[in-house]
Parts: sequence; C-alpha cells; structure tokens
Amino acid sequence: MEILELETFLPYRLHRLADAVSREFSRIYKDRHGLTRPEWRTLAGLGQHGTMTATALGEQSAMHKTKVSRAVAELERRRWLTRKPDEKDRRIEHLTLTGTGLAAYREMVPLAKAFERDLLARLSAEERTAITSGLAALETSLVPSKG
Amino acid sequence: MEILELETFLPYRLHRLADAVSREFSRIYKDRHGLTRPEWRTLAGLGQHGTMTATALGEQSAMHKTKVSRAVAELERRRWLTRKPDEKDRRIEHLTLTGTGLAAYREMVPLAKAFERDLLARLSAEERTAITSGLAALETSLVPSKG
DNA sequence: CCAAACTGGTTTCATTTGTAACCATCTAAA
DNA sequence: TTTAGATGGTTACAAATGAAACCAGTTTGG
Repeated sequence: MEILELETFLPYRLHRLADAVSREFSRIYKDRHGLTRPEWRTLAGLGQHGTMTATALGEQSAMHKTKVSRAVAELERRRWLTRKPDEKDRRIEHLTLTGTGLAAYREMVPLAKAFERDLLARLSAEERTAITSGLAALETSLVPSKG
Repeated sequence: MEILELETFLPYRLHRLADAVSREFSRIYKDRHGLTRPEWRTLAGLGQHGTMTATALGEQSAMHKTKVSRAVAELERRRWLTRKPDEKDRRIEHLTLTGTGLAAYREMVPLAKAFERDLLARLSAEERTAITSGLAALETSLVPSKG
C-alpha cells in the first residue's frame, strides 16, 4: 500500500518551518508592542514605502483586505498612522506613519534584521545559498505576483 | 534611515510561500472531502502509522492538542476512525482508521504525491536540490524535534 | 445623461484558533 | 497509603480569521 511520509512532504515541511520561524519572530512585535502579525506587516509596509493605500498594503504583504482594514484601524487607534483622503478619488485613503509609528518601526527594523541574520548564521554558506535560491525558484513558480 | 525590505525578509517569504502552497494543496482535502487541515493531517498520520495516540499525532504533525482533539472528534463523527482505550493506562486512546477512513486516505495519497511532483517539476534539478537541502538545513537548526 | 458594473474599504457573521482552565488518571515521594 | 504533581485529553472563552454582504464613490457603455 502506498503511504505518504508527512515529515518529508513539501507542503507540510514548508508550513511547519514558516510557522516555527514566524512564532519566533513574533516575539519582536508581539511581546514588545502587542502587535498582531497583520499590524506588524502594515507597519513594515508603511515604514518601507512612506505612504500607501490599504489596497497597496494588501498586495505588498499578501494580506486579505479585511486584515488590512482591521490592522489599519488598530494602528490608527494607537495613533501610529494617519489617513489622508485622496484629492481626486474620494474612496482612497493615503496612510502614513506618525512620529510614534515611525519610532516604533525604527526600533524594530534592526531587531528584525538581527533575527534574520542570526537565523542564517546557523547555516553554512552553501546552505544559505540553497535556501535563498530554492525559495526564489518556488516563488517564481507559485506566488501570483511573481508568476 | 534603515529600512526593511519585506519582500526579501525570510520570515515573510517563508510564510507567504507556505501559505500559497498550502492553499493550493488544500483543494485536495477540502474541496473533495470537506476536511480541514488538522483533519487532513490526522488522517495522514494515522494512514502512515496505523495506530497512534492523540499526543503522538500532535507531535508528528506539529499540531496543538486542541486541534488534534477537535480533528479526531470530527473524524470519529464521520466514522473515519475509532478509539480504543489503552489496557494499562486509561487516559490513553489508540486511534485507528476505519475502512472508510483508510479508503479516503488511499484515494488522497496519490493526489498528494502528484501535487508535490508537479510542484517540483516546475523547477530545475539544481533548484530542487536547493530547496530540499535548504529547507533541511533550516529545519535542523530550528524545528524543536529536529534540533 | 443614466444605469450597470466596478473599485476601495468596512462590517457582519460564522468558523477556526489558542490560552487557560478543567477532569480523569497515573506516578512518585513521604 | 496518601498526597502533590505530572500527563492524556476535552471544554469554555475570547480573539483572529475569511467569505460575503455592504456602502460610497467612480467608470463605462448606451
């Protein structure tokens, strides 16, 4: 009889690994600032791009628009971002981090980079190349925007 | 000012990729049989090992015990598995697939394997090696059981 | 000009999830 | 023994999530 070895099954491996990494990384935004992942990604998107619409945020960070909507509402409640209606199209809002939001972002960026660095530091140079190019290959073949 | 490029940030990339793969793969168990992911993993664990306890299932498939508990309850309701109390330790239940459960498992295994094969077929031989060994390297450095 | 279709974003509702509390049983130490 | 603590598993509760309905504003075709 044909069996499937779950431990070596690619979808399962990917998910378990992403989960473990995510859980570890979440300390940086959850423990320190009580952010959820959608909120962290929103912060990261705005920190990176300056000003974005909710739709753009959703595309950049692969989040459902309801997640974006809720994350934006919460960051606004904290006064970490502000909304500015578009002049031409009144459906659109331009989102920007406030000083407080930007300060939190600036504090977290080095921690995030250090986290990634430490993660990769446990691998050999060849292993680092392997994971980087392997992921890239799967991405181009799978993630819509990278199709 | 130091910024973080989300698109190339390892935790984000891993999560987005795992999510995309998972979503694709879920067709096989969700669309065809209306299973959730925990239910699918439970089925896969029992199909692979024959008989397991709930705790063992949780360890093998990296699921929280409440997920396991609920998945087992649902599969039992469908009569896809049965529980047999342990002779020595009455806290423990041994779980086994019924004929129906096994039939569903047998039907899904080739589909799962084909899914994985097709996924990898889009990559070159080097890329396949890269992703496989890259993931393995990260796993051993991160996933508890592989530590 | 006007209705139909579309788009940006929010809200509602049902489902899924994690945490913590819980029950029952077992183990170990006094 | 007895009792404190561990362990297998379930349940209650609150929070996070996705699908679909929704509102407002905009575009398109007739």
